[in-house]
Amino acid sequence: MSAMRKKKSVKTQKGDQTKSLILETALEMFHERGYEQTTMRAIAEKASLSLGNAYYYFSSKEHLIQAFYRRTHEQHLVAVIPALEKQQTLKGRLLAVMRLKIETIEPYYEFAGALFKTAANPGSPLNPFSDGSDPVRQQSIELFAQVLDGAKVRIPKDLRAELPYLLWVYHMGIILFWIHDKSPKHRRTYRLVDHTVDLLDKLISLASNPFMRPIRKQALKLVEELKDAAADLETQNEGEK
Amino acid sequence: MSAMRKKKSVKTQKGDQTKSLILETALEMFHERGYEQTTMRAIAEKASLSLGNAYYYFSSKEHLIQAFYRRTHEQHLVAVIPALEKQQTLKGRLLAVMRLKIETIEPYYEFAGALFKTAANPGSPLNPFSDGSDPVRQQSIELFAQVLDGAKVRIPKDLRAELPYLLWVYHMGIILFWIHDKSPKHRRTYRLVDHTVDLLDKLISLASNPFMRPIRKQALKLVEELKDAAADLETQNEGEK
DNA sequence: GTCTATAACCGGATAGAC
DNA sequence: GTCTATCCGGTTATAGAC
Repeated sequence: MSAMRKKKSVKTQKGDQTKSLILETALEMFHERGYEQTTMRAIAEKASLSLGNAYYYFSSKEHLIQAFYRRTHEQHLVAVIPALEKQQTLKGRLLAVMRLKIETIEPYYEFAGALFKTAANPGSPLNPFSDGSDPVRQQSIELFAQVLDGAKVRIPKDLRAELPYLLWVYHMGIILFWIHDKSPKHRRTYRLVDHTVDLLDKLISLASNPFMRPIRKQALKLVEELKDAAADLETQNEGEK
Repeated sequence: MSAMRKKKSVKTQKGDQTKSLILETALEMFHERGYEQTTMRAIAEKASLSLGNAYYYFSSKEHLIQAFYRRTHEQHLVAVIPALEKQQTLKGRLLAVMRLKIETIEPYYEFAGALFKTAANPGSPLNPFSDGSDPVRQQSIELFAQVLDGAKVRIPKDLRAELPYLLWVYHMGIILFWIHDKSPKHRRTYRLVDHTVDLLDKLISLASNPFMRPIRKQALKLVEELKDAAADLETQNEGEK
């Protein structure tokens, strides 16, 4: 059994090497020339492989994008954790997380557009909204839970439970804006983050007011409904992966 | 001069016929087999034309989609105008517009997904958010202004000015949901419409309260910012059309 | 100068041999 | 696990007909 494991491990090791070689090459080329401009043939050639071999490891060009999610999320975490220690207010913490997110993905601006094109596609297995079990997404939502945990604010339980997810959706919206943002140094995005975080902070306070309870309940019920619908999508997409 | 006009008009007439022949064939096939499954070659063949000829009239497959926007918008208008006459409340009017919208696009469900894939793409000339001058979009926003005009509600001027645009964005969101919605007869979408319209009605009342003025002002300023950003996109895309 | 057709290009994806 | 050969469909170049 030990021998078998060893043998298998050697095999996968070689596969893993090839796989990560393709991945590195692809990400590098995407970064340099953009997603559309980088052909699968060019990736294979630069990695000194055949086209068919590249497809053996990544069954479509889109699948190369999954790596982008994972990688940038990890980089974001590294930057965000120390930054959060310095911030006590919800506003300060949210601002730190959002600004660092944009800074993290900045180097990949040129091909980030491709990401959202596929992400918006209903049938795509890469749609980040439909795959609730995606570990990257779960960790990303978890990060927003931590943002709330460390902040000194009183938020009613019902709202508190949904907020991490809602903030994650908000953060996806900001990324969508950033992708479209052609202003110098993406100042517009940073301004938008400043303004929306300010507003969000006020809206969360407002929604936490006991006076708002009925309408808050109704809105949260709606959020539940939307999440349920998204979860069903996940089930449907399973066959296509 | 009269002769010249005649000559030209005869020529364009023929061109127009060919063009609409292609369009009809394409929409029909999209409807039957979906967007991806319908090849340009198949459209050309069914219309008894050469492939090159089809491209002479529609410079890309995406351009065939523009016709979809126009057509369904017109059909929606026809259905909606008499229905609005029966409704006096904002809630009733909004509900009528939204339900009829879904009913109008229902026959095209199979290929509506393709529409949003391209629409979400930043660079696409078909992006409905970036092209503020698109007449179909303007008329669509105008429709929501009429919904408000006929309703017996008091809404502060600042909010009233932005609401048609905001409702249009809301309606795009519902369409996006509908595209993903695989529930029988799209009941889920209709339920979502019911619930969101109910909530929107309450939120509009809430936001109209004098007590909410500061936060409303701030939120509306944000909306302005977003619209400005979208308008800039339009300028950038001009070269690509 | 308006229209139509044919052939080719290009790049994502697949089949099947080794 | 890797390759070669091929498919397939969107798109383009181009030649020539009306």
